[in-house]
Amino acid sequence: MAKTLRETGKDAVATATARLRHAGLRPTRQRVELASLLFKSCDRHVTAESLHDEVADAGVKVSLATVYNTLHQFTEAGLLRQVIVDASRSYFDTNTGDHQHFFLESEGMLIDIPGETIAVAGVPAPPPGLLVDRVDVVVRVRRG
Amino acid sequence: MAKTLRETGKDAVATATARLRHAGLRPTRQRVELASLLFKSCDRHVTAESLHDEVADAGVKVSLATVYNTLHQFTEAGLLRQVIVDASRSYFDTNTGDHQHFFLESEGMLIDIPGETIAVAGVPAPPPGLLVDRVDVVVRVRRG
DNA sequence: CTCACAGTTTAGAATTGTTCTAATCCCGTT
DNA sequence: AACGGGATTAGAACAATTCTAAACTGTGAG
Repeated sequence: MAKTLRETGKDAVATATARLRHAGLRPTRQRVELASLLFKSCDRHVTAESLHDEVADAGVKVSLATVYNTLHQFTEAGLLRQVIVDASRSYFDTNTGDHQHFFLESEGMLIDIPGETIAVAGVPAPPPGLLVDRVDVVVRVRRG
Repeated sequence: MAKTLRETGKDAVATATARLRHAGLRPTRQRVELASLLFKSCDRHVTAESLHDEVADAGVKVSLATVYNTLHQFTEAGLLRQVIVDASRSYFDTNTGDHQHFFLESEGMLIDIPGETIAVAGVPAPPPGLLVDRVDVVVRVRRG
């Protein structure tokens, strides 16, 4: 049986609302709903589609456009991080800290690798006029 | 003035044809044309669109569908490597050896980093049942 | 050298993921 | 309760890519 926010996560709502306010985002019904789902457990990896399905399964109607808007706003606000590993889908990661990923392409599955685990040495200075923004490591894995 | 293959690169054609045969691909006019462009100079990074434009500028008509087909066939044959750095475009790299990339998103520019330059240490064992396929490093840079 | 066929190419339609638009809605303030 | 500007929405629009079915072309057999 699907339950509304009010029935299930009173504190989740409070937390989400606070988080949104803190990020300078108006805590609308949709944003609170999505934030509650995203930040309930940690280290989640979602696509717009998957989150849209999830929120629908929770019995709440949020348009796909809003899911896209929200994912981007959350990302800009530093609440999410976009992970680019697949040419055809965008993933968003609730873990915004320094870390890397395993990626199982066949199933679209991402697994976090803590930031301290992997060390990247020898990154050369970028060409003149360019600054390093971030170093991403993707460990592509397959069944086998 | 646009020139045909026959006028410009006699040996380029021979090389491309041999390379295609060796890869088990029938050396059709289109594939030879594309291979000649791709492998004329080394370390090129193209998108389907850019390669399609380039071949058109060379005065040869190859459909966009064929460019896509060919890029994928070349990739499967190990002649190219697909580089995933941007959510909206696929890049193909003529350098199939072990190496990494700088990526300047604002201009869609990729720059190779030789394989020996960067060392990635501490990659953990993947979860049971999974094997490491490849470790990709993308150094995201920006103007500044 | 020619034929025939399997593999290729092609134009255009279709798909997919994402963004845009313009109308409606609702959060926070008054 | 009313207002105003941001937020949401359905649906159209878009861009990159893939599919489809028909036309074409290397290549090996004869």
